[in-house]
Amino acid sequence: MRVQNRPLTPAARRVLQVAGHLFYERGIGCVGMELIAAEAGVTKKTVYDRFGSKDALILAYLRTRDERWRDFVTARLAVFSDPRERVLATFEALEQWQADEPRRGCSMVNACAELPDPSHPVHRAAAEQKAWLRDLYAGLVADGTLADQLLILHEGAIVAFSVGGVADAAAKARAAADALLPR
Amino acid sequence: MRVQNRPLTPAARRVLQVAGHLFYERGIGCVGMELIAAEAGVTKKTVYDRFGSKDALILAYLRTRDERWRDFVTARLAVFSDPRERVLATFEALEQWQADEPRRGCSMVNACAELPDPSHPVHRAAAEQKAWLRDLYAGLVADGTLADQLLILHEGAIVAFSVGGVADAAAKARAAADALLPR
DNA sequence: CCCTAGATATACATACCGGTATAACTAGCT
DNA sequence: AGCTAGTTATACCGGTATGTATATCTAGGG
Repeated sequence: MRVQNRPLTPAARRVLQVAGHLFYERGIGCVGMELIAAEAGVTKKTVYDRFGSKDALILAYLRTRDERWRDFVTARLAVFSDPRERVLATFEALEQWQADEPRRGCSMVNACAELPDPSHPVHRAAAEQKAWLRDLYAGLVADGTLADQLLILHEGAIVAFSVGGVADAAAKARAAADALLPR
Repeated sequence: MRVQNRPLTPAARRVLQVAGHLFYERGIGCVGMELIAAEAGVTKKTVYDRFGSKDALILAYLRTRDERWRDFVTARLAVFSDPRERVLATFEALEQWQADEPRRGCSMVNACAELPDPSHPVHRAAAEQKAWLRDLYAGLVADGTLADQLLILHEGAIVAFSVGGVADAAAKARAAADALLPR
């Protein structure tokens, strides 16, 4: 699997942006390379010259989306210094994130569902994202079990919102976290 | 979309059982009708004569799995009469369920990820399953927000376990539920 | 001036998938 | 005895997917 370190060409940027929308909204399996190329105003050859394979493009999509998400959370956290407020801010960030996105759940969870082979790199990427959030919590609450419980609330809010149709899931998860945190 | 009400023929039962394993472990998109027929010791014609289409077979798979899951939970709940104990028993049931299953998450969530069209019947089936659990909680705790929070913990435990690699996720969700429940 | 990287355009190879068609065999019910 | 439902066996259709091949164009840097 090729890894892209060099800066992306303009065409590659367009491909990645288009793939980001299509993969997330329609699902990885329902979007072909032909469609991505066409929507990006590019030929299939260019897509393969830049990314090498569909798997590599999928991984690039997940990594860029993950980066956007982490930056988003980090920025909303930076406003607070009190650990308790920082924890609660992650749930407010989730609420705001969900308000601007189609109700399609977690891209990492979805990708793992579509590519079930555990040796596929998307599983590593997904585990890393979840570990990042868990470690963020662990740095704020000291108690490891509590950190896991906060992660559970966070992931549960995403599923309850996107599949379960629960209104204000993130806010309710925030309230639950508030009750769990020591005072 | 055809609906099966008549009792299944022996061949149809085998098909459904095989499809259950393959769809869950390898993902719906990665399993073709040809493979299902072969593994069930049946021809493709029989599969289509019994189920009509792949979509209908997917739905039958989800419904039977859902029924198995609800029966499992209901049985573990029946031992207790105290509402608080009954709530906590749902998390113990999840823990036992996960112990006997491959770490592949929720079949409903996975199906929604693989078939993103919201008008596809799997989305209704998934929403119904989550609503069933939420209503179960709502009948035990009276407070609607708390019922939603318990659902969030439940769903979060599944994702944290299967994608996040969190050990004892169900037990930790149970402990969190225990802390949230009024005493 | 020319070489290279990035791009276009188009056709193609290969493989698989969902679904259909046809014909024949078997067991049970009437 | 004969009809029907369920089944086997096999071949096929049309569509689509990933990925490759070939040839051409363009712009920038040495």
